[in-house]
Parts: sequence; structure tokens; C-alpha cells
Amino acid sequence: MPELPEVETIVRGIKAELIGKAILSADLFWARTLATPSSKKFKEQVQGQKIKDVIRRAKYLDFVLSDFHLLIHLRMSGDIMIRQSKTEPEKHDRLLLHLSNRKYLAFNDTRKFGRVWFTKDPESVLAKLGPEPLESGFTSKWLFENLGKRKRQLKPLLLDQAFIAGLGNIYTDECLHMAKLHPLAVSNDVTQKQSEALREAIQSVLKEGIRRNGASIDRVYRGGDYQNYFRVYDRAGKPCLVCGAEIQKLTVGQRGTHVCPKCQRLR
DNA sequence: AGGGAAACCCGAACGC
DNA sequence: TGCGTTCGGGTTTCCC
Repeated sequence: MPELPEVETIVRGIKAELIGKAILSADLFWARTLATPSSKKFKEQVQGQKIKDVIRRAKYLDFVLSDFHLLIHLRMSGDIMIRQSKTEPEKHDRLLLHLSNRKYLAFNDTRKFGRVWFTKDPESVLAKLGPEPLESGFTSKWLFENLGKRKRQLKPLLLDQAFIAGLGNIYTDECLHMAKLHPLAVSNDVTQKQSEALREAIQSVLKEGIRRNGASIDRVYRGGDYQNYFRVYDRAGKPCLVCGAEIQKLTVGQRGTHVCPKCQRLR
């Protein structure tokens, strides 16, 4: 569930408390959480590392340490929290980092899909990612040209992190609705004008998500309330807020997909 | 190259 | 009430 706005919200929430603190030790409760390196090597090398910065890249959290980067991908059910060191760990905690300020950072992940990388070269993990949709390089010109290079259904293409980095199932449905594009429309049929509408929709939906501190669904609560402002996601059978037609749910690329049949015509 | 399916997981929600 | 089944969500991998 955590998509770009949710990860951004998490980073903003924990950053100030972590910068400058040292990592005293690490507990790993489920070996496969650590994608790389080995658990032994990780525990040795993470000890004494200082947290220089916490940044978001796509849906990854990047803890910039003295000599390494600790990257966390939350996938669907992952969450990050900071607790007082006297507080007991919770069910589904996968990784704890004990800090020099009598607190610890917990990576909690019910469904065990989330992964952690500990590396000197973050690009070894992040290199495949496409552009950040909220950065200046993401223009309608870029979008139009790159949609034209591909011949793919729009929804799976927007979900492809190598194409654009950060959109997930919720925000993709919202973006396509706002841009009045059908999820099954083919990318190289999208006109210049529609590309501009899509760029605008992607940026405004993501910014709205961030402004509302993300969406709190799937029991991964972060205090955000964007779920109360969904236009199509999870609104099957309800009226479109633009035209009143009934929102439909279909499956596109194996993903639950919500569309307004009137606003989002297929060609 | 693109698309479908399966795999990874668990708990909630549903059906009986 | 208590069972068994289905579903969903992000990503990778495999197959056609």
C-alpha cells in the first residue's frame, strides 16, 4: 500500500528525530527481510554507523549512513516507527535498529513482503527506476515522447517503476480518472494534449496525497486521510464525483482497477 | 516487447 | 460458532 505520498509522509515524520543519531545494534527477526548482505555481515557493519540523512527515492526509504545506505522497501504492509527503547517490540517487527538516543527504529511488516538492502552503492538497487514524477525532469514533453515509444496499456505502464517511479495501484487509478484516460488505452495512442492532462493529473494527485499525509488503508495507519478523498479507488458502485455515472471495477494487468465509464472512454 | 500467471505472505472478509 | 476459501497489494520471475 505505501506509495509515493505515504513514503514521503513517513520520511517527513521520522527524519528530524534520526539525523545525527548512531546505530548501536540491530535485531533481525526474519532473515529474508534482508535482501543483502548476510545477516552476520550486516550486524557487524551497521554497528556505530551514524544516520546522516533520511530521504525518499520512489517508494524506497534511503537511510544515508556514515559509510553505507540502508534502503527499505515497505511493499504492501510494511511500516516504520520509532519507539522508546523500553517499549516492547511488536508482533510482525522484522528489523530493529537500536539508536543512541534511547529509542529504536522498527520495521514492522505483517505480510513479510518488504525488503531491506545494506550497501555502499544505492544505485545497485535503485538504478532501474524511472524518473521522479514530482521533479523538474518530469514534463509533458518527456511523458508524450516516452508514451509514444511504448505500446502498452496505460495502467500497467504507469505502475511500471522503470517507467515512472512511485505510482501504485491507488494513485494510478486516481490519476487516470483525473486525466480522463482509460486504463486500457494504449500508450502510443495518447495525444500530446492528453499527455499534458496526464502529467498534470499525476502531479496534482501525488501532491494532494502528500498534503493529506497519504492514505490510511489496509490497516497500515499513518494518520493520513487521503482515503476520504478518493475519486474512484474503492468506490465501485458509487457515483462519479464528476458526472454521476456509476464507478466500475475491472481487472487490468491482474490489478483491481476503478473507472468511470463515462469520463474515461476507451477511444 | 508485451502480457498473463504464479510466487511471495498474512489477515480480513466472506460463504456455508 | 467455526470452519474453509478468497482476496488484495508491490514486485520479480517465468512463460507464451
